[in-house]
Amino acid sequence: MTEFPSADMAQVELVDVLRALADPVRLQIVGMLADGKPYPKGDCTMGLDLTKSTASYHFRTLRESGLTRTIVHGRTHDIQLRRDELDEKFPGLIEAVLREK
Amino acid sequence: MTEFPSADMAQVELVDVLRALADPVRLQIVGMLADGKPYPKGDCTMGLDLTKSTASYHFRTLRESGLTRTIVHGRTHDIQLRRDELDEKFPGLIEAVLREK
DNA sequence: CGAATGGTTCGACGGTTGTCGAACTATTGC
DNA sequence: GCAATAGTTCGACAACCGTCGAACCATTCG
Repeated sequence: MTEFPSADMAQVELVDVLRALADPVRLQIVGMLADGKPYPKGDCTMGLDLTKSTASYHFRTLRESGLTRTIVHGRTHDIQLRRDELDEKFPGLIEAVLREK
Repeated sequence: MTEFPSADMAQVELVDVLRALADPVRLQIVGMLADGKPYPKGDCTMGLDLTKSTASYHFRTLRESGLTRTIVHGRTHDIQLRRDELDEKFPGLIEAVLREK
């Protein structure tokens, strides 16, 4: 079984989180994950006109930056905003970014 | 006299602000401007190992993104974080970004 | 005026980013 | 086992980014 290791939050850098957020597609995806619950990746890209490979690239970017975690569920993957950990490390940041919607 | 027009805050996009913040040099500069007071550009890049042209590039990026305004003072330029306007448009964002220091 | 100071602009450059299609992996269900 | 489904990985590509030096512009000051 393939693994999708989450980034170690202790060494996540603000500038990298900001870079991950600084893209229209990823910002949109993060917006869909606002409530902190896990969603199938397929659902997250509905309405966004992306190829599978491009979507996969953005999911990887989000995960590696520390913004999301991936939960493998059979052949579908759920993705979840790491809300609690992010709020602890960067208080107010996610809330401020999500307010815009 | 050369002009340095500030971006129209009404049409500043969150994603562009995030992009401007998503660079170590610019994040550092913004950190120095935290109190919202104007500072000479020269002071902002002290300690950062940058050429004049690179510094100028980052200042332009910050200004065009809407993060800063430039005030020409003789042959020196003061730069100022547009704190109030940013707080109104993106509540909590700047505070969250600056907390990290 | 002429020299020094503080910045900008331009062109070039290498590295990174976002996108794609094609091939591949893994899991489900018939 | 086999086909379908959900997603990843790889290589290629164009566009963009951050950096630099050189030339330039504007202002102060002797």
